[in-house]
Amino acid sequence: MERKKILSNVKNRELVMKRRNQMIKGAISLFKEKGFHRTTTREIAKESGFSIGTLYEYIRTKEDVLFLVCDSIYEQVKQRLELVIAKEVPSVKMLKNVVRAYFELMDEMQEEVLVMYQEVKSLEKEAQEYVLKKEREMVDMLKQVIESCLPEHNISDMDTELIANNIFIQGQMWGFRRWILQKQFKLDEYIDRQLFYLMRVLLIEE
Amino acid sequence: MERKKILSNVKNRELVMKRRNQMIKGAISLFKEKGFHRTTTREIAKESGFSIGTLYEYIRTKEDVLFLVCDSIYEQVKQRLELVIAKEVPSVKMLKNVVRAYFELMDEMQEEVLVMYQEVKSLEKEAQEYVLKKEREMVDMLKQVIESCLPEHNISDMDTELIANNIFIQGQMWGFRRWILQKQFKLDEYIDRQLFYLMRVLLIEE
Amino acid sequence: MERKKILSNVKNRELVMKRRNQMIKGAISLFKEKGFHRTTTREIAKESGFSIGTLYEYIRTKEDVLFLVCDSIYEQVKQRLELVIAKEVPSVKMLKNVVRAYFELMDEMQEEVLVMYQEVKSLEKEAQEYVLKKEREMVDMLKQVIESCLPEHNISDMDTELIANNIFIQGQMWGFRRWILQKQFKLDEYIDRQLFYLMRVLLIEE
Amino acid sequence: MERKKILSNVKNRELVMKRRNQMIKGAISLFKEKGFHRTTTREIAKESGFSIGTLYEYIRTKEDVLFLVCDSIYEQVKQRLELVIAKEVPSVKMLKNVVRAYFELMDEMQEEVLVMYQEVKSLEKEAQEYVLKKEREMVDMLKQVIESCLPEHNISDMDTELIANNIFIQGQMWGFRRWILQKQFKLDEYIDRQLFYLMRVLLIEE
DNA sequence: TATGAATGAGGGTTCATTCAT
DNA sequence: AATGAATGAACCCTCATTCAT
Repeated sequence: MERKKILSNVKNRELVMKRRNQMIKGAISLFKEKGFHRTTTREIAKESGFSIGTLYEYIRTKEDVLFLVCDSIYEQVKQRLELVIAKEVPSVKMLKNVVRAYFELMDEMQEEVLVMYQEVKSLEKEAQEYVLKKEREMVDMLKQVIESCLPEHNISDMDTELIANNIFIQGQMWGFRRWILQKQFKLDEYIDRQLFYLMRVLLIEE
Repeated sequence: MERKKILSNVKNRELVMKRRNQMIKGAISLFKEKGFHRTTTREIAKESGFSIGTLYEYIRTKEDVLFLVCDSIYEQVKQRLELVIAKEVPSVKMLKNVVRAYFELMDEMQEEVLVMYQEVKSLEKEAQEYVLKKEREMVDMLKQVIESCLPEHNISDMDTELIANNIFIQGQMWGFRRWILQKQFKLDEYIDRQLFYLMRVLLIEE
Repeated sequence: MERKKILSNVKNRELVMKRRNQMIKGAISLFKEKGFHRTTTREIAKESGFSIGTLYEYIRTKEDVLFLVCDSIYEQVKQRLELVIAKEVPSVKMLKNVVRAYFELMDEMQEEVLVMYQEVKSLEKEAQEYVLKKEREMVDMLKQVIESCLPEHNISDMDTELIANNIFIQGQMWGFRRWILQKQFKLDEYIDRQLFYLMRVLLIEE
Repeated sequence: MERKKILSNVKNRELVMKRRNQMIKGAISLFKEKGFHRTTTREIAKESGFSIGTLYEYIRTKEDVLFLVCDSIYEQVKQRLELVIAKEVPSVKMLKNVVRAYFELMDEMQEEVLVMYQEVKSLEKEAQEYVLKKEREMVDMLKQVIESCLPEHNISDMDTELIANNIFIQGQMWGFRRWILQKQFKLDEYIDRQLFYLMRVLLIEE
């Protein structure tokens, strides 16, 4: 997928990458704490380790930072998930492992995911659509895993889509609604029970 | 549950109620359009039909408006749900009706729910907890419906909790992730398929 | 001529007039000293006697101030000139008196005129055109004075236009190029000699 | 006349000249378009074909660029005018030719002259005076042309000064007030009529 | 109780200038 | 001699909140 380009005054590509990563790291930590709107560009610059002037050498607007953050989060999640998928051959076991890995990932990155969920709507249309596409990609990954792991399933495409979506948001929910869920479940319990019911939904007996 | 008190300079209780309802209505319409942070108090006052000075006679800070809005939204959802529950006697049919009603409600109020989800984090701690409690109440309502409709079920309390949570967020997801879901499903299809799988999860045959 | 409207948050028309006059006065004094670009909005506010916030209750952008200033200057010049014209009946004597009055006015307002000349180009297109129209009006006033004072002249319209323009800029030049002219001429001398040659140009013998 | 020195880090005199000419060319083109204040040093560097760092090897401040530009413009005008003067022997015809050439020059360079007029005030005192002296020189050239072409005139020195000044600004006015004048006159018409009245002023019959 | 003018801290962004390479 | 990344003071403007009427 075409990566949306954020313009930078600085020419040196490697430096841009380096500085932007500093920026993303700093920004995430601040957004976690106080959200996008309450974080100032000056704070982002400081947390990233450079001056406000330097910050603006690498982005055009504050929103660019948010976009960079969102993009980076999705990219990380996606890569991590692809890694898990690549490691195994399709099977029910693999399906369970992928889902488990996804849930664990969501636990690890719950802060980041939270940030994204709260702030995407602050992005301008184009950037928002780009991020949405990323999300679409992830649901598609889950969908394909289901399909390839259950080759003889007779689940309609629409239902696969629905189930993939359900898994997707159940994962996000873990972090997103942690105040409720994490009071009552440990991560493992949560995963186990969700997997248990997923098997039921997919009519897989064990 | 104790209602969190928002202080007002005006003594006349009825007037306070009236003005605040104007305010909530105006604010929701603005928050839908541009979010909490991008909406100014002046705009809220204007949309509500009174001056900025008057606005501040009925609230202390801009955040109070957000709280009032969140509170009002949950209250509406809760009341509407209670209405449906009150109409029937417990049974599988009732369970399905309640879930269906909940999904339909989420469809109707998707903008409002969206607003809430994006902005709760902007509330101060205490207000946030209050809203969270409201959410807890709603999950509990679903939980109780499941329990009362399936008196002989052998689902553990934890699992009931999990399933109630899943239903809860599947409803919100409909509005929250509309860009993905509403491209592929009509509301009825979505409800039907979710109900279909819910029955599987609950081991109810039809 | 339609007056270009500068929007204000404040409704009270009289107050708007009053505050804007404060603003114009403060701004002119600053623009004289350091020019438009080197003057900050905070300085304008302070010099006008109110806070930066208040300043922005009466204008939308810094450029609005410049426009207000330009508009005010032209308006003053125009009114003063009209006063002189209204006082007499058309005749060569009147023509000379009007030109003299115009030159004296330019002397009095040389700072203001200087400001205008240096900064009009900073105005946005629309505002610039408005100011240009004002200038056009003033040249037309001079033109009409020439025509009405010399009823039997056989000067073509184009030539009248040219002569009016020449008078117009000779007036501005007095202030605009004061470093050169005011070293060598006293105001009265300057006026006398310019009038002397104007008579020659118009073939008026005395 | 002593040329005001702008300091440069670079020692090689030829290189300094070359780079500064690049700079002047680039800067004029930018100043024409957006004025001095709205043009950034980065833009000047880019338009001149070198980096911002290099720009600052040849000047001390942004204002230096403006000075260089003003100086260059006057120098060009002066040289061009001297060329015309050198070509002929003093006579009424020469006077007319010089004035005509000056007006044509002002037409050609109207953008540049406009730039100068708007921005000289942004120069610091010393630089401003230097530029003013240049102007003085040009008026003196016109004055001398009048005197040498009309050897038996009985025009006082002061009046010659006045007339030279009038010619000078009538030329600038052509570009400076082009919105008004160039709507009504073609260049040739303008020159012809101004010359016609100049002859009258000088009591020259033809 | 209602109004709306006044306030000023603080936000995002720019850009002339420097300096290590 | 040339480069361009880094800097941060300073700019314009917004907006939640107050308070005199």
